[in-house]
Amino acid sequence: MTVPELNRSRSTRPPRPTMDDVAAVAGVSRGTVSRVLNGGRNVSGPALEAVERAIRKTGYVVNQHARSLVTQRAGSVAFILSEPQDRLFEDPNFNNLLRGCTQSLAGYDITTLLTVAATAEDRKRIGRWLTAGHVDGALLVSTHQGSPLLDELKGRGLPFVLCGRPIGHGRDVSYVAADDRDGARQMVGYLRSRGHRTIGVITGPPDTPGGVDRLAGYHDVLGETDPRLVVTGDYTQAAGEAAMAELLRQAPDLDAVFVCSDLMAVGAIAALQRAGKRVPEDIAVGGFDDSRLAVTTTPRLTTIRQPWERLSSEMVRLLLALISGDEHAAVILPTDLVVRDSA
Amino acid sequence: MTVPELNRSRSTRPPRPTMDDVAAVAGVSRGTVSRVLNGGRNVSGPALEAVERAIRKTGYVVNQHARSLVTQRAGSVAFILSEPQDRLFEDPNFNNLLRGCTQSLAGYDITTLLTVAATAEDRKRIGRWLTAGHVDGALLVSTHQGSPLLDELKGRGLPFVLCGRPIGHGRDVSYVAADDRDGARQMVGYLRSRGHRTIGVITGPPDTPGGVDRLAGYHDVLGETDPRLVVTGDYTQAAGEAAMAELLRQAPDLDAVFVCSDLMAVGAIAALQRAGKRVPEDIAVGGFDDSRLAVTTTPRLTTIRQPWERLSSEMVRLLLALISGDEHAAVILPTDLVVRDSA
DNA sequence: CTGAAAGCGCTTACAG
DNA sequence: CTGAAAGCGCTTACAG
Repeated sequence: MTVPELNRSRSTRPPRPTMDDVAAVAGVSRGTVSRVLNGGRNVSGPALEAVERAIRKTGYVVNQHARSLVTQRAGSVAFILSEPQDRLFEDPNFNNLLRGCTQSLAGYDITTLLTVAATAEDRKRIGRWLTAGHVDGALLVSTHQGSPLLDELKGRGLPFVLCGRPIGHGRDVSYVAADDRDGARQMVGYLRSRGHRTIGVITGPPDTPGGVDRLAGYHDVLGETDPRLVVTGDYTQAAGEAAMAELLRQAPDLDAVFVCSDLMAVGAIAALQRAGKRVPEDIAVGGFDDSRLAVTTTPRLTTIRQPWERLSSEMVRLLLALISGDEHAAVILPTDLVVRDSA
Repeated sequence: MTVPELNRSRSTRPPRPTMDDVAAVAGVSRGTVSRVLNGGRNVSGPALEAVERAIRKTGYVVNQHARSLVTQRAGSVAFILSEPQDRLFEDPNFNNLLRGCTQSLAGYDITTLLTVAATAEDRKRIGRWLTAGHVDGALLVSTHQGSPLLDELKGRGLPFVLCGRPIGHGRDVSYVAADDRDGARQMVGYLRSRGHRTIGVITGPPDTPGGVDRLAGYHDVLGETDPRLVVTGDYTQAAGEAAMAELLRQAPDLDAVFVCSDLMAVGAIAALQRAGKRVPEDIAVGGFDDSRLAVTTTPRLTTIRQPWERLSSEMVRLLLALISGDEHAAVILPTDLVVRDSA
């Protein structure tokens, strides 16, 4: 493939003003302009005013490349979604995290760069891009353990923080996660306390922390159960629908089901309605996430709240700590049961 | 607010190898290393091999800041979504565009940086960030005309291309758009050709090109119509549902409706089903977009296909042309009628 | 084909 | 408080 040159030779745009231009207009040295730009310490009142006026007059904006070359900092952080791109749009949890992280980082005047690493080729390009100094660190969001990007990031020595417990990685990886197992215990315990006796579960994939830990919480409460009560989905709405249909076939006497994500619960409710079952009268449904979907279903979802805001702010806090040289750390945040109408 | 320092003083990460390190290992000068990195022109076979070996041995990766400082190019482009963040996730069209643009740019070895400008504060931060040289240009996607970012970008002199005809802007703005008006004509003409006589329309907001032009196409075919046949929505599913309910109230003898986006059509179908109307037997429904939603509804949507791939690639082509100094341009692409089951 | 050198636009000790 | 100077890590004419 021929790659056209991206040259600016024919460009008629005027050259950007530099610090020297500002200094000349203000009648001071470049050093003084720089001091004004970086907080105004050790600058006299008149000088400061002259520089600010000159900046406005010239329309000066700092050249980030020059600055970063000196400071060795980029001033931005990557938010990497290591999933097929559609997931970004289907799963409202990603939205919550992105919003929270962006806001939190903005508080430190750091720009968040969202990157979707869907294919192997994407990952290669992004890996190069990350290492070239564009960002100071990365927030990595992915549901599956096998994210090859994780190993790449490790190899490249760029500080990063995961969302969710990384399966198969040790203490050399920083992460923030909700207490999946305890959340599952709360939900299943609640279902049982409401008198339900035959409680099924629709789990996430076994290579995800949510898939493993929420199922473990289910068994913590119920002990061993009939294997026909357990069906695996992949966190999509379609999977929830299919899994529910299968559960109904395998275990017709079901009176409650714990669905390990709200999105799958939406699908499960659709399957139940199609089968002529009333929720919660015939079958109670419990979700997980407390995403915005939870209040748009009919009936509204009883679910487990993940502390999205705190997950985001802890991810950012941890990342900034890593960047300034701290050791790796893991943060587990508690979850809450939110009772609505579906159970 | 106190902003903690983002320093690396305590960091124990080893310093990255530079070109001088590579040169020393390879036994050549820095210039030769640079030549190898930039295409290998004018480098002897042995030198090239030695440098490549040294790069592998040292794990060298170029410092993009240093490179950009010299070349005055960033090697990345911003994809800016100027909408409340939720829209990014609800509207599959954004997904299509993002995917297309990312792929197209990857072909030029340019990284796409996705940025969501939801609030006024976001726009300020992003404006600064854009101008600081992080990107060579921007692709701006937004439904509403009033995007303040557009004026900011113009003021800052950064090359950018819009998706959709910019209302209220002249020839000083480059954009790529589908032929909304003709698409609407095709759909309404089709509905009429199928024997429908009372055809309603659910439009987009009047400050969007889709809102204006698709309604114009409707009138092109039908001439003046009863104002009760026209209801405005805001492109969300909820709006489609509400608008359909209103249409049914205002015009009970309706036998077809042209809904100006697939997402709104999904809502409209839900409203029709709730009202006990069969689609298409009682009321035919035509959409617009041919997004992935069109094949997930029951019945599947008859709709107008927007050429997402071409829209994306043309946006990229135009942007690269602008960056290399070309004049502004507008590209209008044709749309197609896709007949499925809803009409 | 290759190296020495200038220069991209900043920040930051260092003197004063 | 301020300026002159070194240096961040590259690219690219310019000689040879």
